[in-house]
Amino acid sequence: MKSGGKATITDVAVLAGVSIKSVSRVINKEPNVREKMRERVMRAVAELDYRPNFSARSLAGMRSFLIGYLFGDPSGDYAHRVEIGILNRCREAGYHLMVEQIDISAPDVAARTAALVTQLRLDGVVLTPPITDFPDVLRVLREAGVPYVRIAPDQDFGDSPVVAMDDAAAAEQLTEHLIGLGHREIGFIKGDPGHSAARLRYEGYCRAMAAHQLKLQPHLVEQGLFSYASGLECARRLLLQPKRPTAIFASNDDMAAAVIAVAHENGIRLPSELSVVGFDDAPIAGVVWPPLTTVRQPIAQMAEAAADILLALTGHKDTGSPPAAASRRDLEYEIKLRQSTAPPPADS
Amino acid sequence: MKSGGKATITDVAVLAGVSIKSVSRVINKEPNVREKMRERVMRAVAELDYRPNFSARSLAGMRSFLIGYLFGDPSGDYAHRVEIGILNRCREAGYHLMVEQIDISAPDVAARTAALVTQLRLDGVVLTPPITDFPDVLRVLREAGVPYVRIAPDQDFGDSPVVAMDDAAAAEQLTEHLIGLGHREIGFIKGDPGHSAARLRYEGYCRAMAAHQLKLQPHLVEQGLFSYASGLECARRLLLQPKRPTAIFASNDDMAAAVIAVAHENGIRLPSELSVVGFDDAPIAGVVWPPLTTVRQPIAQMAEAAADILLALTGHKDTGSPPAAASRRDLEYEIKLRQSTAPPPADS
DNA sequence: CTGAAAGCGCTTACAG
DNA sequence: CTGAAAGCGCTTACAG
Repeated sequence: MKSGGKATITDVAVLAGVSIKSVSRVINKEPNVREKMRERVMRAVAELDYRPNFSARSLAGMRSFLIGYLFGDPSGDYAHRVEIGILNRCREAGYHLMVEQIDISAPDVAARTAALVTQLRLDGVVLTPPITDFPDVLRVLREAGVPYVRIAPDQDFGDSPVVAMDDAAAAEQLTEHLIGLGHREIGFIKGDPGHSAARLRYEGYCRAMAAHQLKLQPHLVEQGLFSYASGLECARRLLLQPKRPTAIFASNDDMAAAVIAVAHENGIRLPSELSVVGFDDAPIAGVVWPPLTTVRQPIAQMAEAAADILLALTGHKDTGSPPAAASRRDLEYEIKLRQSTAPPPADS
Repeated sequence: MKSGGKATITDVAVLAGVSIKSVSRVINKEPNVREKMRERVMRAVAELDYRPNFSARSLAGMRSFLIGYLFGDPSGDYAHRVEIGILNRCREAGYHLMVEQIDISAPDVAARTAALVTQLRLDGVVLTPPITDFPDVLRVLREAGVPYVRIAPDQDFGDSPVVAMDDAAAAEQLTEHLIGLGHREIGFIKGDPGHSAARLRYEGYCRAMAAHQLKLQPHLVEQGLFSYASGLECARRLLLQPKRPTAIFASNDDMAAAVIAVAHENGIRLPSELSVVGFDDAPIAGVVWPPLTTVRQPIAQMAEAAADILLALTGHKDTGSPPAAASRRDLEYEIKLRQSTAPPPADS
C-alpha cells in the first residue's frame, strides 16, 4: 500500500538484496528456490506492493496472461454468461480477459482475427457460435499457434477441444416430462435449420415420442428460426387449427415466449389448456406468465471449462503452448420445471 | 498476408531502407514525415503485413491502447450493451477492451482495482452502476492517474466526465402518454430507493400528474425494488383492491413484466382493461404479451460517448493523459410505443 | 540454488 | 524532416 504500486522488479530486488532473476523466480513460482529466499522476496513484494507489469512479461516471455473471447452474435445474454465464466477462472489464475466483437458479415473476419492474435499475443481464445464454425478464423488461430476452445460448435472438426452439452438428451428428457404429464398431442417448433442444435433438439423430441409409441404428426411440427417472430407464426399455425396440440415444445425460449403470447391473444389458458416448454433458460423464461419450463444450458460452466483448458495449456511454460488436443466434454444441463406445464385438459 | 504477420518494426525498416524511428512515426501518424517516406514505409508495412506489438508499445510508450470496463453487476443485458458500445469505438481507434468483473461484496474492491490499473496500464476506464459510486474505486483510479468516465452514476461527484440520460424527463413523457390516452388512475411502482434512478423516475411521474391536476393517491403508489419478485407483490396490492388503477407505470421492465403476469393470473385483459408501461427496453419488453411500451435507454450510445471521451484524452500524447475534466452529457432516450397501452375502459 | 547478460519490440528524448 | 542511442520491465538462455 505504501508506494502506490509503481514498484518494479528492480526495486524489489534491491530491497530484498537479491537479483531480479530471483524475484522473477519467486513471482512465477518456479522450482528450485530456497524457502528463505522466497520469504525475503515476498516480504519485499508486500512492502512495496509490487505487481508485475503485464506488458513487460508479455514482451519478454512466451505468455501474455491474456485470454481472448471472440464473439460474433451481439445478442446479449449468451455472450455475457460466457464472459462471466471466463472471468471466474481468469481472476483466480491472474489472467485477464480481452473481448473482441467480430462482425460476422464483414469479409475480413479472418484478417481481423489475425491482427488480434499477432498484436495481442493472446495465450488462448474462447469461441462461441457462430464463430466456432468459421473455418477461416480457425485456420488463422491454428497458423498463429494460438490455442482455442470451441463452445457448443455446430460441427466438431476434431481440431481442438470442444465444450458442449447434449442437446438431444435434454430435449428427450423434456419431452418425457410432457409425456409423463399425460400429453399425447405434443407440438414441436423447430429451430433454425442452419444450426445443428436445432436438429439435435428435434432428434431428442423424436426419440422420446418414439419410445412411447407416439406418432409424429406432420400438422404438429412447424419449422421456426429461433426468433420470436418466427415463433409467433408457428404458434398461430399450431394453435389455430381444429385439432390443436395440448402441449408445445419450442426449440428455444424466445419461440416459447411467442407461443405464450399467441395463447394469451386467443384466450387459451395456460397451463390448464396448453403446456409450453422452451429451451435455454434465457432471462425471458422467468418473466413470462406462466414462467417457462425449460432446459438450463450450463453456459457459464462451459466457459469455465473452456478457460480451464486454456489455462492448463499455458501453465506448462517448458513446452510452450502445445497445440490444444482435440477433446470433447459435455456438461450437465438442468431441466427447470416451472409453471408452464401441467396435465392436459381432462376432455382431450 | 505473406509472412504470417510476425514481422517487427525492424523488418519493416530494413525492407523500406529507413530507420525504425521513421517507421514508428508513420505508424503513429506523427507529423513531419515527408510524403515519399510515408509511402515507402506503408508499402513495406503492407508487404510484410506488419502489425505493431501492443506489449512493446505499452511498455515503451505512455499509451497501452487498452480501455478497461469494470462492472460489478453480473446481470447480463446492461453490461453487454455497454461493451458493445465501447467495442464500436475501440475498433475504429485501434484500441482493445479489457473486461473485469469486480465482486462488489468483496472487501478488497479498491485493491483489486489498483492491481488492474497498475499491472495493465489502462489508458482509460469505463464505469457503470453500482461501481460508479464506489468512492474507493474512484480514488484508486484518480491516484493512479487513470482517466475514467462514469455512465449513469447515482451521484455526480464532479470528479470526472459523466454520461447519462434524463430519467425524470423520460418518465414524465411516458406518464404524459398515459394521461393522453385518457388515464386518470395511474398506479406507480417505485424502484429500489437506493438508486437515484428510482427517485428520478418517480419525480417524472409526479411532475406529469401535477401538470394535469391529477392527485397522487397513496393507494396507487407502491414501493418496489426493481426486481421481478418485488413487482409481483406490488402488482398484487395494486390490482387486487376495489379501486384498481386503469394503468400502471412500473419503474423498470422487470417489474412491468410482473404486472403483466399478475394481470394474466387474475384474468385482467391487457391492454383493454389495464395499460402497463415499463422502463429500460430490456429484452423482456419485446417478448411479453402484450409487448411493453417503455423507455429505451441509450446504453450502447452512452458507452460510445464514454469511449469517445477516453479516446480523445489519450490522443494527445504530448500532454500525457490529462485528468479527465468533469462534464456531463445527457443522451436522448426514446419512448417505445408498443401494445401494452390503450385508452382506459369506457366505464371507468 | 542463484545471478549477470542479452534481448523482447517498441517509444522517448536528443542530435543533426 | 530523419536517425542513432537508450531504456521501458520483464524473461530467456547460459554460467557458476
